[in-house]
Amino acid sequence: MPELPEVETIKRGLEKHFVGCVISDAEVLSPKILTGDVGNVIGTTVVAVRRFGKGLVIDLNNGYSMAVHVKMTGQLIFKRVSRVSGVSSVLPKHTHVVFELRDGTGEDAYLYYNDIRRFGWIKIVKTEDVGQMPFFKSLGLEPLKDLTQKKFEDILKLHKTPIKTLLMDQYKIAGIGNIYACDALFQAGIYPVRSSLSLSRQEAQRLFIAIEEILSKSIAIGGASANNYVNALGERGAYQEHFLVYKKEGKACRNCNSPILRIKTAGRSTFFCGICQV
DNA sequence: GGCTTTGTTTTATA
DNA sequence: GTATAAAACAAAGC
Repeated sequence: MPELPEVETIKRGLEKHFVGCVISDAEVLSPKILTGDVGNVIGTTVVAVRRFGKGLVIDLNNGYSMAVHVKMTGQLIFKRVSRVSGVSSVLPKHTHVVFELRDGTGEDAYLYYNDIRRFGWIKIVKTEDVGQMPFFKSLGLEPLKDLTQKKFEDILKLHKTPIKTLLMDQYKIAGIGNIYACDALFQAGIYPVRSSLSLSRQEAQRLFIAIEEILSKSIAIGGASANNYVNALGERGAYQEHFLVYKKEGKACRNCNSPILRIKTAGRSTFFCGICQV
């Protein structure tokens, strides 16, 4: 379930360790996950890592990029290990792509793409074409960059869909998933099923601030590892220890002690306090 | 072995 | 025609 803070954490890890590496070889164990010509990455140097919503773009020095979406259970893991022959013989069960790297330190390294459910993807495309890909093309505003309180209010006014559904709509605002939608609505004291245009200016303001604060806080502590999320070095984050309502069904609300409830909105589990969120 | 998981994509409906 | 809801989809774990 990596959302914006988790993907941002992966991005920062890759910037630190993966950028500058030469990709000396690549082994694709699950062809359905990696599309495009893998030959276009071999021999190139990684020059940049960019994040758009929950998506990552790894730019190479030959005009090509790898666009990556980890969906629910994907992991990108950088590891320095002794060079071994027959890479695939020693890999964990759910590794689907292996990049062999020369990182200039004289040591050898690999970047692994692991994915238990195999919902994620890696697409090798020309850098200039990334913006035309369906996922990246119509992404909404970045909560911590482009989104301002004014723009947020404008978006809310345009739609009557439940506010939680709107927050999770990647084409309106990019990067928020179930965890941060639930927790931000709790912090703002807003009932998740409320129509977005029914929010008062004060409520919209509280929600905007809650989104900014919660996303920033989670990034600062490495994201949420409620499931199998780990960063680019395989380390867990800590935000799961700070969940306000997410996955807290039946637990006492931190404000009023009444039990946290769980309902389904747009087919997704939604956690909230029936007293504090109106 | 059916149910659950969830972000994205596609289809159906109002 | 457009906005929104619902269903489908990917695959594995329990």
